[in-house]
Amino acid sequence: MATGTKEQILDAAERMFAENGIHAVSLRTIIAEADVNLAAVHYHFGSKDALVEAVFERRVGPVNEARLAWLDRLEAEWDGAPPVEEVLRAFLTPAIQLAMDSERGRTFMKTCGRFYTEAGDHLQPIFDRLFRKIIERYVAAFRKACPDLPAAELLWRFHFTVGVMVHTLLDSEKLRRISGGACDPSDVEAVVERMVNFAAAGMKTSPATLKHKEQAAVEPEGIEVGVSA
Amino acid sequence: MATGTKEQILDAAERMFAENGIHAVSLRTIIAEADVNLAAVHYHFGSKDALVEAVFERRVGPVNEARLAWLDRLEAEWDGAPPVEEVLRAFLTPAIQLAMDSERGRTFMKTCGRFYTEAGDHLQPIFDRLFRKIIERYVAAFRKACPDLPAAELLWRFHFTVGVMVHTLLDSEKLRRISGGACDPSDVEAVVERMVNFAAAGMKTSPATLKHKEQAAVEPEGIEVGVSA
DNA sequence: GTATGATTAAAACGTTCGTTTGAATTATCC
DNA sequence: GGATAATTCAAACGAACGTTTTAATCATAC
Repeated sequence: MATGTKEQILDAAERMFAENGIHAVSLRTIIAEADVNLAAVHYHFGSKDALVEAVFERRVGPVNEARLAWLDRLEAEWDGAPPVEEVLRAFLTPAIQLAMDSERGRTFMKTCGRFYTEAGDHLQPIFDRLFRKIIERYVAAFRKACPDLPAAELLWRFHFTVGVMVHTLLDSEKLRRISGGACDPSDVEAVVERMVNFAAAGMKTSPATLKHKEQAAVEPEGIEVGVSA
Repeated sequence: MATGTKEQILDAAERMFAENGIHAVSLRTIIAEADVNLAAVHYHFGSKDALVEAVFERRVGPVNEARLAWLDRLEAEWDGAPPVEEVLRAFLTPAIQLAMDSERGRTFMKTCGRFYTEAGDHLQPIFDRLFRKIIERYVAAFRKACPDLPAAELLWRFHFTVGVMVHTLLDSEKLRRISGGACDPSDVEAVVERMVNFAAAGMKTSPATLKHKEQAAVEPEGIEVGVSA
């Protein structure tokens, strides 16, 4: 399960964060779960904040690398412009797949959702660093897959898709309860396909014609994505 | 701004929760913001947990009543089976509309998102009580709007839609930053239309044919929704 | 085996937390 | 206007927090 003290702490913290949220978990709870000494946390990480970062980075790095590699493969295969379903699958699968292998993965995805919503000021730069390239590459890929979509509309839909993903990662047990067991969040492959199906339809639908103002306020083209600046 | 001590506390708590999360905010921070005495919290509410509940219930009650009333109107108008776009609009608008009137509304929607993701064990029964009827009624409405959809698939898509909503309420400022200002989360009417557009497409698309197991495991019809039991 | 550096252990640090207390203040009613 | 209740206040409570310190233990090389 755990080779060294450092990994023991990371594992325990990951587990506790997922269950109770970040701010709600104390170091003493973590070290009790990890069966190590309290001072070991500060010896290995320096502070609780640094531990939080370490927990996050340990798993999110590989996921995002997988996302980029998958997109590379896709663009090679589809001559630079893979269809939106494929792009969605490439984006969603690595994150959800982490939830597949062992229960530890599923635990972390909940932790990841915690980070995403609980993230205070100090996690913001880390987020930017870890997701900058992902956003850049995938926005570009979605652009090519949906060339007729206004730039702002496309970003909104990407945003919605992230919402679908985050909420599914974070709160699908509630769905299991509500459905009386008919919806099974642990069948990851099926969940991904449902999400791809749902999001692809949303991505491909023609933009709503707002029957009032604002329509003109959103430039139909040439909007800089910002993250690339 | 504030008539009595009780409302002052509720307002301040709502504001602080939205900005920093629930667990991260102390009573002393709240009472400083509210400019009242520390003991007033326990005098008026009894405990911090009870205050958290009060903050939540004060606004979520009216929103859900509006959702039900809207659905009533729709079903009267459409002979019991309004189209999916209308159902989505009825579900999404009251929540998002709260974000429209004054900045206080927008503040609470972030708080609401916090509740939704940070909610510990003790908030669960409150959630169930407040959302039971909403889920019942809207699932039934979606059923009628999408009669060809397998029951489990429909619940998943409802779940995805909630994810779109929650994420939009909670984290749209990030989108504004990423888009360099091109995406404006404060134009609520436009945001709702985008969400309705996106979610309706996802709702209406034909179910993905999973090219492996599990397809048969999900009963196509007659699945009890659980919450109604 | 002994010296050296890495790691762990136990204890205490000062701070802040949610909560409680008891007196002071304010409002309400006869 | 004095009695009674409702509300506010300042102060303190014990507990738990993140962090630091100091000593003990362990591994590794000479």
